[in-house]
Amino acid sequence: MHEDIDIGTRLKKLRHERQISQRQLAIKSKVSNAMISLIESNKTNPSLGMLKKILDSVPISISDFFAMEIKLTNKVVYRKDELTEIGSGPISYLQIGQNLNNNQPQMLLERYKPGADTGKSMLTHESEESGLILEGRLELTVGDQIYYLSTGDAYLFNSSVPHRFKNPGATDCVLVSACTPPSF
Amino acid sequence: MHEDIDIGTRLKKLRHERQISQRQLAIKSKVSNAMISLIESNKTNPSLGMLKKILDSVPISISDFFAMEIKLTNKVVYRKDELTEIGSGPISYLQIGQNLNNNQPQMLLERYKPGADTGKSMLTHESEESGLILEGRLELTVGDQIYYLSTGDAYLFNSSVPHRFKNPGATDCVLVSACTPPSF
DNA sequence: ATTTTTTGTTTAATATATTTAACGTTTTAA
DNA sequence: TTAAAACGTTAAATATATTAAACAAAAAAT
Repeated sequence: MHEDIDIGTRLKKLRHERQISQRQLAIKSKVSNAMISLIESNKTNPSLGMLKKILDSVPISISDFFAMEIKLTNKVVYRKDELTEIGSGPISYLQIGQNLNNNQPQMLLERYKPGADTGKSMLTHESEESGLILEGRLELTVGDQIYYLSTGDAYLFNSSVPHRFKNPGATDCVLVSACTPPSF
Repeated sequence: MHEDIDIGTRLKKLRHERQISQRQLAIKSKVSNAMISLIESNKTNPSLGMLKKILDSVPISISDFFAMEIKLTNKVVYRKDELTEIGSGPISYLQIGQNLNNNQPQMLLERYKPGADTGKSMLTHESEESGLILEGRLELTVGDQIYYLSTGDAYLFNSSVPHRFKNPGATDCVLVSACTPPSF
């Protein structure tokens, strides 16, 4: 049922990244070096105050500490024709990168054909999303509000509020969006 | 120096959102109800194992628990002339939204004049950033690699790796970027 | 109106996190 | 080649988190 977390290797990894010894970290954070050792070998179940004292001295937030992922890919640039096609049809999405982590922004180059929409049922997910209109016009529904955006306009909202996108114009609507964490 | 965190009201807020009592939560998470009470009134400094047991039963991740914020603004659409100007000069940034939280993507419409760069010292911060070139050309340095991007190309990398941007062309370079969490 | 539950809080008992001080190894200096 | 310093680990002392059991107050049930 309840699996306990391996904060030991997390902390050790963080410490190695910053290239400091257990004792140096202990001094900075004003805890005993023994504690650092015990935590890193998962021989104790540290209190939050303890963890916070240590992470504050790094510094790194608790949230970021637990969101920390083991990064592997070293790919940086995605050429025009290397963007990941997610959907085709009336709405097409081109995504920057693949298999995104929760701490990465999901950037999409979106193209809505005239009249295209995301469906009559509203979308809901646990993210924050933002976008900027590059071409055409967009009808954006967030909660019980309907907005009309033109080229250059932008939006930013919490995706847990039901929302919906539509191209109400006669020409294609092109926009760039970012969603954190990725929604699909 | 080291300020301790108020996990008490955090947990109480979470519990009230889910509309369950201390004892119900205690049973679900198999800890004593006294413990829930003590934590919520900040009368104890719980261990991570303890917190994890409780949050697992909700369920919510530790990272999300600490990223949890009190939502206030209801502004959704930012008109073309409402984007927040961050810098002017050789590089100008227009940001979508203001006072961003850590769980929001920081979207920027960036314009580099010919020859403009982010300075000779490399940038480093704890984020993930991504971008798409709209006009012109961009020279991107990440670690010891230099990339040249043209209109339509994109990038995605971890910002803790030293990096640098430059417009090597004779015309303006315009791009849209997203950074999570916001870098400034 | 009076039980009967359910709420959140507190106290004493006990289990365990944390520190201090030592250990053996490896690295750096002389 | 030895001395000195820094590394991570461990044992016993002590400080504190956690529990079980009782508490009073409010809500629900009869």
